[in-house]
Amino acid sequence: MRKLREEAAETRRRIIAAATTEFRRQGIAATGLAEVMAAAGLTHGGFYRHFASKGALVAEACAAALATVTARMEAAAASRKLPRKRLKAAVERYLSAAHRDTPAEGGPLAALGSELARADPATREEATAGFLELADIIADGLDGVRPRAASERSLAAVATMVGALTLSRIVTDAALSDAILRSARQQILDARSG
Amino acid sequence: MRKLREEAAETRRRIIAAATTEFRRQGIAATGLAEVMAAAGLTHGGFYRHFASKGALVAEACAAALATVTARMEAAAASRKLPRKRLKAAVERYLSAAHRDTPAEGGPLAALGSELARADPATREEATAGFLELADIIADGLDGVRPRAASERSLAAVATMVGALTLSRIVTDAALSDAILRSARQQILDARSG
DNA sequence: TGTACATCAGTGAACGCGCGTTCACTGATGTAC
DNA sequence: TGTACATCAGTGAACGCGCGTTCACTGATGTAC
Repeated sequence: MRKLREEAAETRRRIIAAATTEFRRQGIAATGLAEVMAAAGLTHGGFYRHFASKGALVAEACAAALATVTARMEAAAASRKLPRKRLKAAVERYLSAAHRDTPAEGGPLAALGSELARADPATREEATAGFLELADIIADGLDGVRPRAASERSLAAVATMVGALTLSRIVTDAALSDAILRSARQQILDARSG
Repeated sequence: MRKLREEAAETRRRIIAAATTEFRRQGIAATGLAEVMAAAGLTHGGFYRHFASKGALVAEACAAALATVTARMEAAAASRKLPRKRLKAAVERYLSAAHRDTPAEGGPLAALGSELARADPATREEATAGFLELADIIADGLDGVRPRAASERSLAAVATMVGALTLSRIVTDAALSDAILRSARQQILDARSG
């Protein structure tokens, strides 16, 4: 039952989409390929027609998830004109309760961070590229700071965002979880033109 | 071949010690109990004489690793008298290349962060307690800030530390990895009395 | 345009393997008399 | 203090299960003539 070439390409996209969700929801190691394939509406046997290994899927899923999140952040930033308002919109979107509560649709650096540190080079390279894109979006909002300094500072800002989102999901106290997000937003936005 | 009661307690400690290392080195899901037991010099069958489940071991290992790291941070802070020097010593110790390069001996929030967000409540409660201890150490070094504000700010500072350490391990570019740590140190230390 | 054959996306069974957990067994330690 | 028995830490085999990966097979699509 061979499929149309374009249908096959669509299937491939569906597998990646299912993987981005399942990996972020349960973690990479804890998610089986059969589970991903089932989420894509397929049986597990067909997986290797599309990917060389689980690792290859991880790399593509990571890239796809990062692309979605950076696009979302850019969209949030683009809704404002002033650089500092752009920064505020992007940061508040990332460090929101909604983002915290929907890890399966959110940033993979926070949802998969500690697993990405142990992933294969291809995956880590995708993660690195995505991280740098996020940093650029933040750097663009740091007005009153020379470009070189803005780039440097944006690294810490993204680290704060990723760390805060991760910790807000670990912590068992809801008020503390909110406080972590609030404190992180404040730290980034207060330092923006210092 | 029953052992002395104190020997059994020592065995239990050895299992936890092995688990703290193996979990941080390979991740929780990717580490088998047989592996942990072998690292402790035992066979896997005896595991359930000491713990009710893998989850129970995870909680204890997480607590043990956090206790070690907070003690280390406190020791670093205690080496100085002035609050801001204490803060500097602790932060520089955490955000060091040495810490980045030895995840198996370092902070579990960075080494296991995204997995801890999905761990059972007991583990997350241990992680929460450890996080708050770290935050207290940082808050103590924020002089010129009222206690309430210092507590609030310390949350973002720890988020920055955890995020930066995690990202510095993901990134494939060594210079960028160093830059992340440097930028994070700067952000925390510059804001200390702002 | 029509026919014959090669391609290959997807299925479902199977591969060997390691997982968390259980269990019968061992023998030295702890305990009761 | 000495003896008889219960306890239980640790071993190693086994449980059912799901893992990543492979493979023979299917049948519709693509291609060559």
